[in-house]
Amino acid sequence: MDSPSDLFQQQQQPSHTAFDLYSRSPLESTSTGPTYPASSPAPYPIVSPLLHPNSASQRWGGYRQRQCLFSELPVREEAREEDVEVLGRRAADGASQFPLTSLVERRRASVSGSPCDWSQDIVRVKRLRVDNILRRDGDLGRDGIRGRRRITTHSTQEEKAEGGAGEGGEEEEGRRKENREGRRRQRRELKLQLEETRGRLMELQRKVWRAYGEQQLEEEKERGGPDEDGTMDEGAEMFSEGEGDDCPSSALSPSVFSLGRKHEKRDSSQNGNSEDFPEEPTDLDMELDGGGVWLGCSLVEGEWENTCGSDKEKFAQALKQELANVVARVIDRVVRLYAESDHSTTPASVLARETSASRVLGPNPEKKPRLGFRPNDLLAGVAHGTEQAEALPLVARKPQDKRNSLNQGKHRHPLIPPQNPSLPFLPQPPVPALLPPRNKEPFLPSCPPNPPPFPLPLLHYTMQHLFTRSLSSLPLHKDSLSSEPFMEFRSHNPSFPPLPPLLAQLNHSLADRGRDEGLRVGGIGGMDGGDVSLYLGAGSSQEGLSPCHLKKAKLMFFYTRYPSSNTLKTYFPDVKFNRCVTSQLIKWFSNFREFFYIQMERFARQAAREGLPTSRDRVLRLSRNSELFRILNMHYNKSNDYQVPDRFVEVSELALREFFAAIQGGRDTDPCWKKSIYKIICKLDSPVPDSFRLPGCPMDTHRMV
DNA sequence: TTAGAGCCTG
DNA sequence: CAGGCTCTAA
Repeated sequence: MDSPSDLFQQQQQPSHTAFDLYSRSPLESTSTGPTYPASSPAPYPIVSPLLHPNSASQRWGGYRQRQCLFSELPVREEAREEDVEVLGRRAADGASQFPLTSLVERRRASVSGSPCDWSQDIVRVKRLRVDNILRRDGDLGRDGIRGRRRITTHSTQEEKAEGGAGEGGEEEEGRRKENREGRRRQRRELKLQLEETRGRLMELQRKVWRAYGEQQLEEEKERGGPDEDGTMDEGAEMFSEGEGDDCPSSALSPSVFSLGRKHEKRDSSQNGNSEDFPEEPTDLDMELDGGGVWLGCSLVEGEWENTCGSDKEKFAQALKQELANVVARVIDRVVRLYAESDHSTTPASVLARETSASRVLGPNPEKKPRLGFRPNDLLAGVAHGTEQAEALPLVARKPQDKRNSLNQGKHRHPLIPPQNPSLPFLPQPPVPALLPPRNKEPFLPSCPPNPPPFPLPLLHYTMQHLFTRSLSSLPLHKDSLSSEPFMEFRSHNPSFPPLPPLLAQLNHSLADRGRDEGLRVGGIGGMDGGDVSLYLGAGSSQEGLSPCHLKKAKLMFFYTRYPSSNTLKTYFPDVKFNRCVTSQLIKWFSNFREFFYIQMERFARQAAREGLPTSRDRVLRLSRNSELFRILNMHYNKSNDYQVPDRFVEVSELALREFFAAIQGGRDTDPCWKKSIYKIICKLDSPVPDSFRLPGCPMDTHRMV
């Protein structure tokens, strides 16, 4: 099998009309040549080929041909058959020195009906192809070269010509044809996938636009925007507008759609307007140093097949990221539209929600203490005022009286309260944010001060928020919707109204999937790859764990105390797992457990020491007002921007009782006395909310809705 | 042999 | 929180 890039070789089909947004003329592929004028487009974002099958073919094809990313290779002299028309002419006429416009003119001339030129071109092309074939035959068998064997869609004419020229033997010819067929099949398959993805994206855009496009359209008209001819794709318009201002950190995204826009202009220029190509270089000129090239995507002459597996992986990651960028841009745009529209038109429902949100939130909710801790409330029904002074040092202190024999309380509590075994799992739709802190942003959650190890487009942030908001507005776990909302609106801009209708549209499939899979714990591959890459690609994969990951792990501890490594992989999609990283994550949870059990034991001992209230039905309770709860919350949820799920409180309470019972029963003299408790606790893991599947730190989103 | 839990220590 | 260690189960 050759490279996937072969799948994109089918060009010069008019199919791209269905995706006018991204349409490009095949001619633009020539822009990858080395001697083009300043008007030639800069390297393309990876997603652009994805969004445009034809251009994709060209650029992917080009991408795969260079043997190495940065090296100058002679492959250029091998005419790519996909561009054989242009290249052929270029080679024959020395057209590589021609400026692009010149090429355009020539092409136009030939198209416009100079059969002479055209047939001459064909002859040159044929000659070129023969040369290529001969050259390739010498190279057969070499892996790296195999990649350059570009078998593409030929016109019948070309094939005939090739058949005539390649008289090296029928056998070889047959083999070639077989190969060609196989590749075509693959190509078709991949193309289908590609189009499916693209279709999804387009659908997304359309939905977005349908929701907010009308208004935007009006605004555009008022401004005398570029929509006069009505040909501008709405989505393109939406994306291209403000491309430079709202995504400063995204080196890629801004151009993804602006390209589409510019290309439209080019198309129109080819269609008769002798409008010049935009002179300004596109803003994709990323430096080609280091891995940047993957993102900069200088897909010049094709390196795909000659890149090693890890590079392909990188490329895939970059693809994912870029795709996420695209989606992010859509959503970002929507947000802006929404925000704008919010000022002008405030639907009653939105207003109502807004006011209610404001009521909950208050004018400055940022540091409003959510939990009313009362100092003396160490444990409801257990704690006493004397604990307050002890509280702080106790957090770090380890229990010293392990072998303490306790006061001879005969109180044996039911280990599991009746409601416990069937504790409903409560949904927790937090907001992920794998981004540097941007606390000035209205609805950005707090995040550890350490930025992720690599820059992420800011839009991811928005995207993640939006998706999470959307998730949170949907019943991920139907059964638990009626339970108390354990998210409070906090630390988010109250004036930012919810986006349920739009996001329900945007995210419907994701939410559905998420809802279904929320009940499956620890499984990988819940979401199908396409969507995962679309939604989770934001963070891409990174080696090593960031403070954000630590925070996320701590929040995950609220749900699972004993996550399997598969679970970890599922919920840290932005982490490139290796043995070390997995061990570290497991170690983290081990440490979390250690802390947890230490606290449980400590407070159980304290309760045992001080005695429970005499009332028979008073059991050891762990209230949210208790000191123990505060300590746990402080440890696992330091910034307190995530409401501790009830389930965790219940599990903690159970653990506390278990410790208490063991201590009361004097079982703690057994060196292994904790093991039975561990056994119980490890069975009480809950499914981790779907929102944790997204990269970044999950945040409380009920507070935002 | 390896992965993971738990304990201890810094 | 990480590292080192032991122990255990697969």
